[in-house]
Amino acid sequence: MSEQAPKSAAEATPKRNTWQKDAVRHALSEATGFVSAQQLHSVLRNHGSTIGLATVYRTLTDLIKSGDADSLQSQEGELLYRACGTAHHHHLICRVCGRTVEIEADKVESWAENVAKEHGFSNTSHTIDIFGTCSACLS
Amino acid sequence: MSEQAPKSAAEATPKRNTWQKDAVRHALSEATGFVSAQQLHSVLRNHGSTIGLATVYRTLTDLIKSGDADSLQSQEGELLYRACGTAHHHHLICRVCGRTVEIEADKVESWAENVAKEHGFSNTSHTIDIFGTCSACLS
DNA sequence: ACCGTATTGACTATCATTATCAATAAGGTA
DNA sequence: TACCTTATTGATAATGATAGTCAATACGGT
Repeated sequence: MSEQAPKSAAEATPKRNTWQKDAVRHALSEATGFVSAQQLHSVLRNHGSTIGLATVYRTLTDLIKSGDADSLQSQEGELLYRACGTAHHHHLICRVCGRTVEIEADKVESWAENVAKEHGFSNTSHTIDIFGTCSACLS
Repeated sequence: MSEQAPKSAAEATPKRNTWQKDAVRHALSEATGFVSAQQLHSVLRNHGSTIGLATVYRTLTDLIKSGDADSLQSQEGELLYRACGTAHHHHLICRVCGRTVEIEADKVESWAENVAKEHGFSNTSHTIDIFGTCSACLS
């Protein structure tokens, strides 16, 4: 509630590099589509890592904050993560096999922005995800 | 694991009417915007009802299944419910005060459908929600 | 009024995620 | 290189939302 250290710019957390963070980053980038924190943890353990579950969660949260990862909630309420470039995009997800297709949706992007503006909302963000059954899983 | 009663058509649950179900339905329709199951339960209790939490969850789940209510997940992962007419629509939600505006989005509706089709997905559904800060909460 | 059973409610179980805290190690310094 | 400060880790407990259990209750047809 008071002015303390005049932290220069957005520099407040003197991060350290650890093999754990690299491991999570790497495992996430290897994964295809979205993975849950628990899945990532299992995978890492199966590969011989001794990383802790809490650390996986922590690292994932950091990656989201830094914009290096993307997350969405599965319909069962589980949080799913995905390594992510810088571009903002959405996903088309197969309900059966989990296959994910990235969608670029400039139109919808601006539509969302406009709708919000029309109603006097600012500082907007949105959630757009499409679920369906992919052709391979249809049979 | 075996064939038992050959339940005729989709008629398997001979619902009964109880004051509890009415209470939930009513409380839900009174609520403005989205409410969580726990909130509804509190409200009902505060109004003197002795309804159980489990019953609130059960009724809400039934309302969703029967299409009489709508649900979405808050960004904290909590499920929020809302009494809902038949029309499919989306929401613009104020991050600060929770005010909700219904959006009709035919364009986006069909866009989602098309994108899915283009990628060979069928039986699609989607999640589209816009979050922002409403004008009243801006100051 | 009576009876069969769907429904209730208190409680427990589950499951994902977060908080706790002592032990460890990253990385700057003498 | 040895040392020291403290960010980070990991095992585990805590939390919080939701689902399951089961005996007691009450709906609704007779």
